[in-house]
Amino acid sequence: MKRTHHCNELRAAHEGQTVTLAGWVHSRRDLGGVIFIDVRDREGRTQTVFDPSDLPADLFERASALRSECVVKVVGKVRLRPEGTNNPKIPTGEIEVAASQLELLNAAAVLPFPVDDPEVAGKVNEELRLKYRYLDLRRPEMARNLRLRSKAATATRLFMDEQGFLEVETPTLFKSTPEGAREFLVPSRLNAGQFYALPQSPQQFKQILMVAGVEKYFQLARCYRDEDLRADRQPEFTQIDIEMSFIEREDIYNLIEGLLQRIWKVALDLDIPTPFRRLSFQEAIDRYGIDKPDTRFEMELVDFTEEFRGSAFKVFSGAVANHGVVKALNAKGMAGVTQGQVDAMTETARSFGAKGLAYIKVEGGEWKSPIVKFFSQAEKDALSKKLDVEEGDLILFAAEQWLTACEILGKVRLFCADILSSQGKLSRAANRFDFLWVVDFPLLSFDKEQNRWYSSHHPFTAPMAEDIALLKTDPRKVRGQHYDVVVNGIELGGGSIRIHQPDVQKTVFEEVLQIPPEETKLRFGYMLEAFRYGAPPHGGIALGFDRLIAILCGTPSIRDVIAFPKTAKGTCLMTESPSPVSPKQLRDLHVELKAMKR
RNA sequence: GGGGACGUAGUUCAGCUGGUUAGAACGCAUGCCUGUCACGCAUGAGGCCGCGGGUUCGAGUCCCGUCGUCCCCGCCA
Repeated sequence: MKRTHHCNELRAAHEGQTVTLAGWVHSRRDLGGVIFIDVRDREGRTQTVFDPSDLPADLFERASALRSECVVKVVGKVRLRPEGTNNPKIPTGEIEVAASQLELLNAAAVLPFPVDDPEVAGKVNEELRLKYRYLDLRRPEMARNLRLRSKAATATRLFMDEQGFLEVETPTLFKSTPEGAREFLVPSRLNAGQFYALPQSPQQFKQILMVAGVEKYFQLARCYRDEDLRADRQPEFTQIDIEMSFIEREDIYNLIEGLLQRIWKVALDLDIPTPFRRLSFQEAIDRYGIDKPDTRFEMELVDFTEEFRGSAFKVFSGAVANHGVVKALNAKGMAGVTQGQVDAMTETARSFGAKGLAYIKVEGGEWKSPIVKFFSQAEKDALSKKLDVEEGDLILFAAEQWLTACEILGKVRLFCADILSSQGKLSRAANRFDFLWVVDFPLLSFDKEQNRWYSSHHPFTAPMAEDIALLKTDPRKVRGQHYDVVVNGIELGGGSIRIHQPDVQKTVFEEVLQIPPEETKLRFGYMLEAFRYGAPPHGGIALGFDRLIAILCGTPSIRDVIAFPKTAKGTCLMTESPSPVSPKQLRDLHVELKAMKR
């Protein structure tokens, strides 16, 4: 080994020992007579001292020539720092290493951006950080993220093993299944004109593994989706993918609660309470206006449909007459809202098809609003009571069809929470994690444009047993055995109990989703075939691993927890991929390029 | 596919209503400095103002286009 200790290891107890450290020159303080070099490695940093009075001249010369991020090996004796020169900011701050030997393992050119100062480095343009990712990852903040990710992955594997799961790898060269997300295609050299697709998830393989009798499967699976990127979406990402046989929904809830509890304990030393609360889809929408509610704060949606059924304010009573609802929320302490903020909220409402956004500011003991003059005393009393209206409040309304009204106010609720947070009027503590299950999703949604039903989750999701009969008569009412796990308003993952009866699956494909039998056979034939030979009842879930790590690390972007992420246009700035390929490569793959627009 | 923000020194930014030689801090180079840890002090180098076009006597600044990064909508069964 080139070193005896790492750079976060030496303490007062090591005094007098001769040690060898290796690492990067984190910072150098040349006082003319004496030089301090902080040597940094993965674990931390240690101050080394070069004192000319007991060093050969050439060694001192070489020490003074060192610059930031040179790689060095330093041999020296550990000693306590002189009285009053301890550095309480670092764990090795009580000691220093009096250097007697110095070896420059590798010089470093002047850096494109600083890695030693978290203040500055944290603000550096992300473009530059991605281009020089290896420098970015040297920063302690990024190194910590990588370490946390590794810990969480290991905790997952240990836990799943303890629970009797087998980690099984599935192919990444898969078959194109033109459902759902757009796929990345891989041309086959050996089969001219044919293509593999990279899997959006191992969904079908994991169900087949249940037919194969694996019973308990898991995998940290790489998945690929050729869709537009976001802060929380990359074209390749990792899922904790799980499938189990002979289970019910409760078994999944139990398992995942245990897994998340373990991960949070190992990664953050936090004990998260279980079981998680359960919220039906209906209730989530009704109270929070979204199927992944942030329940760290209240500001719930309140229904006023009955109160305004006969209102003189036609916008409200008209909406009710049209089978809609009137909902409101109270943004406490937001009466001082700016016109710009109101405009932004109104724009949100409009994007959902609303004509506008009604509101009341409660200021100076008055209800300030263009609509309040239409309200009866009874209506005002009802608002006051059910919304607990006080001085300084802002009341916002939506009068639309139920789902639309709820979704509008759901967006407005989050918008208001952000504003109140920035004003310090609402706290969402960094170490608070509100986990919950959202359940009883509708199995199907209706596509107005294509005039057909499609699966809310995926076509293998089992209907609730008591709703199977409704499949052919009233599809809208069929609830799926689907569940999402949500934390702090972020969808962490979701899954379902699957259909294991071939006849029910056939009904869903052919009669509900209206997929022609020959197409079903082409796409899912092997799966339906497999299910004929004794498929156990089964179900599973997938958790977004990158998102999970981002939550643990407290960062909004999963790029911060992926070693080498892609930009919003799906490129890698370090390797400059994607890139053109040679004509020969294309010929081998039987691929011809169309002339590119110039 | 659509909307928005940004692009000036190696880095982070300032640059007013279009007007002389484009500034600051940090970094870098050189020198001084024996207890610093954001070391200090002095001197200095460093700019295709993303790129292309236009308006103008004159453009970092205004207009159009384009490229890149980020955020959002659509999309993500």
